[in-house]
Amino acid sequence: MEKIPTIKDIAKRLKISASTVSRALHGHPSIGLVTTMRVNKVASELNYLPNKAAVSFKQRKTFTIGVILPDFSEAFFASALSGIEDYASKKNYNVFVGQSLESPEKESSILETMTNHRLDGIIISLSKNTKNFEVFEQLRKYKIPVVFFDRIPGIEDIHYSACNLQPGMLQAVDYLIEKGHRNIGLINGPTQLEASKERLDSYKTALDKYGIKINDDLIVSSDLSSIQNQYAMRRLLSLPQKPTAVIAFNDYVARDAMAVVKNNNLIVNHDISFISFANLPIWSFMDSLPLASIEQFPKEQGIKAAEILFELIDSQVEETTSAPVYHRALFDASMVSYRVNSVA
Amino acid sequence: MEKIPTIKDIAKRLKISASTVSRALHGHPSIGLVTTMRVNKVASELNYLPNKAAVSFKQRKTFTIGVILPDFSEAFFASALSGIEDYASKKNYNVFVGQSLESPEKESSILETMTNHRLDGIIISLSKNTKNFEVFEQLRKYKIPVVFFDRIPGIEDIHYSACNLQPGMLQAVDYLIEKGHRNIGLINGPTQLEASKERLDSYKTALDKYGIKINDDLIVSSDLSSIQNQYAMRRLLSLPQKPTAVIAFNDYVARDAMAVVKNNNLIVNHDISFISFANLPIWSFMDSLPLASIEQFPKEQGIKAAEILFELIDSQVEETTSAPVYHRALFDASMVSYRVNSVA
DNA sequence: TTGTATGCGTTATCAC
DNA sequence: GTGATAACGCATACAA
Repeated sequence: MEKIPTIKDIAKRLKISASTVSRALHGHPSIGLVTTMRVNKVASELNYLPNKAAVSFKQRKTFTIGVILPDFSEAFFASALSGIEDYASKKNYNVFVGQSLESPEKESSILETMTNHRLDGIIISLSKNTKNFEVFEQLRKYKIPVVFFDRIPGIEDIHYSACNLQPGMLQAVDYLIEKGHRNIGLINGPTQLEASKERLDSYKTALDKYGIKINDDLIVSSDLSSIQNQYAMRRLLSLPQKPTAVIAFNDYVARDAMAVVKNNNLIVNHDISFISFANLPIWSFMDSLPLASIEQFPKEQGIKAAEILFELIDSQVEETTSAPVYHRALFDASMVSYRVNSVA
Repeated sequence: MEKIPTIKDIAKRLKISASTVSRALHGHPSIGLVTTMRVNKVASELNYLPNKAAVSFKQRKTFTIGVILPDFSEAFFASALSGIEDYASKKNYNVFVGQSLESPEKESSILETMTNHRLDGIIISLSKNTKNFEVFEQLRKYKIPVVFFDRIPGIEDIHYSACNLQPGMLQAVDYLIEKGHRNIGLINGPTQLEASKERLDSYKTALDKYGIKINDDLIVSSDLSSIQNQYAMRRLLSLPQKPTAVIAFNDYVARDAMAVVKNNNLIVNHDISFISFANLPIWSFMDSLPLASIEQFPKEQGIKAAEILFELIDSQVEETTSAPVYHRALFDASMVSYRVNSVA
């Protein structure tokens, strides 16, 4: 029965004190070269590994950040997580994760666990239905900085990394107008979602810019379930003034809407053109794509969130009494158009 | 400057001992009901949250598992991670993550960090080039159980959750044979990869079963880069006896190979049919798909890995001296065929 | 039913 | 240069 070695074991073997071992292991200058070398030798002989659980406890610092996302299996969040992990590991930080699966209860329970663990910081993308922000008060008390990512709350005084949809939306409308479209529909997400509000705003602003009057019938929303996505498209098709182009909340919505269009014997991107906010890794040579996507750069956005978080973590030490600065990173979404397919 | 409350603070406020508080907080039966209630009341007044860093340290148990995967942004691994996290959270465990990004060095550094943190268990999908298994010896010494996932080492005495490709491959070849194919190519991954060996084996076994002689020219491999994927396909096209069907290592390979076929003015799934091992979330209505996919069920496979890991963690307490049992979960891959597209 | 004492592994503050 | 000692927050064996 092998015992897990500690600095004490090393100390005993060398008949020196534990503190000397600790210092030697950290290359402390006050320790003699010989001692340092002997300590390191014994350490590797014993396969000594420092107990980070003990260190975290002692230092009140875990060198770990938490990442809470709705669903890791969604391409958008998966990329983000990948970017965040990569950045954190370069900073020699570890990553703790949690999936809210769109449940506010699970979300706050994860937040509490992360607080319990005294993580050094948290990046979170809110669940769709989060309304209660009490938990975040806790975090402030425990001095755990939080950076919101993509799905940000409608609150002032927060740090976030998100995407400014306006530029992409302008490009998209620009593109559609140039192709002669005037009836441009919008299939949006749930109205209470910040992302939906943004899309709607940018849609209105863009149409405004081109002097097109907003037709409320052309704006429909869905809870993002497949059924409602399809129902939303059917409502648009039932209008006396059918849209000739549709901007979809995301690729999943576009997929469902395009399916409806096909089922109605209309031709995608011919009878009705599609542009969507990109979520999926799209194969550039596929035939049934939206005409274009509005790209949001999840990985870059995630990395930016990590950058902000580490800025907060690093600056926290100084503990200035001056007014806090809120970091806000806004990417410009931009449109990427695909090869236009001639569908026979 | 608010101080973070500890059990001592609660104890002081109530003029009782810290141990009483500790026990009350855990609902220990020996503590009187009144005391317990008073303690809980003060705890919530102070917004007390137990310091898990301290608990982990004290209990030598972190209630945290580690998950190491090559790349979170790949759909296959993303699904797996999602499944694992979901399972772990239901067991009230936390999840620590690391991405090897196919670097054996980063992989073993992550493993070391996880050992330092004294995680309760680890699920790992090996990087492509991992050859050194010393780190895993460390883990044994530190009594951290390991479950290999999908990319498993060619070693005995391990626990794993993986996928048995044979059934899916048989179905695929079956399907192709029935459609009249006899020249079936295989674009495989790097030869040293276990996954490649498996695919090759199952390919040979399947052809054997149908009495088709193996033609080594029809078997090419790629390092899974886009360029080599394409190059592999070109080699197949340059054969005097071109294949009429190709089985691809995964969807990415299929994508690149199909692109080559298109560029040569051949028609996908008409001149050359494709079947691939599924990695991507495929839109069921897209036009340029492989004919069929061999499904590997990443989420279910991940959950199975988690199940095994928790079995190990739970049984570890008993610490029997009997011979260890190695848990091996093998899913049967199975073929899913898509709508056959008539490409004009 | 509750309190006291101890220790988990490490680092930091003193001494020498 | 090095050693002794305390402390981090909590849980538990032992006392009372």
